[in-house]
Amino acid sequence: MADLLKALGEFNRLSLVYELCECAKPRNAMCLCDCCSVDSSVASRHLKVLAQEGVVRIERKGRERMYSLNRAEVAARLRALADQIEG
Amino acid sequence: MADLLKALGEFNRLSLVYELCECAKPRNAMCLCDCCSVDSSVASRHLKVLAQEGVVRIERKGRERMYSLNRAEVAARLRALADQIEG
DNA sequence: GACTTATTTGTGCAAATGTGCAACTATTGG
DNA sequence: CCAATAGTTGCACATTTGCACAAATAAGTC
Repeated sequence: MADLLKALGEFNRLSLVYELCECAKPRNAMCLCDCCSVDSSVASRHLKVLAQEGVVRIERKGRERMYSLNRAEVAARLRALADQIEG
Repeated sequence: MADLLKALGEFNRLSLVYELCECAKPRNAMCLCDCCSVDSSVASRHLKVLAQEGVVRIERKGRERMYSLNRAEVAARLRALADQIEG
């Protein structure tokens, strides 16, 4: 759980998540890269971290990689923590 | 929000939160220090971070400081994020 | 195959972070 | 006042982290 929170607890990574929140369809890395003003290599690494924690899902589409949010799963994990904390 | 997640996204800090989850009554720092096996100074710093993010509340009791979890507030913030992510 | 585009990876660096120890500051109790 | 206890802070150190740039990989297009 700490790893998930750490993944979400970085400003640019959370920005990527918020950006994906607004997208009904998967987005490629170049598009996502624009929302946080960092190099594409940096966005790539951030997205990799998010993928490792199951926050985003990657779908290969030719030479592009389309990212989308694992909405239900992430929401469920956050709610589980909230429930545990509320006791 | 990123700051809250960052505060929770560190192993020992999350351990402190879990420990406080189990406590019906406020606990002092020495007691909490035992749950994660670190120096008392480290626990002090972690608790300070958690307090700054509103995760825990401090109550002075003589020479001790009693910590308790802001259960409702933290749970609400996590659920708000979950709602936003689920869209 | 050569070229273009999208993305990842290697590298180096500066800043942030977690840690333990020792010294310091309360605050209580004798 | 003095000793003991609880907690904080300064310091040094090791590790991690985020970043940019350049090079490498991958895949479509001509």
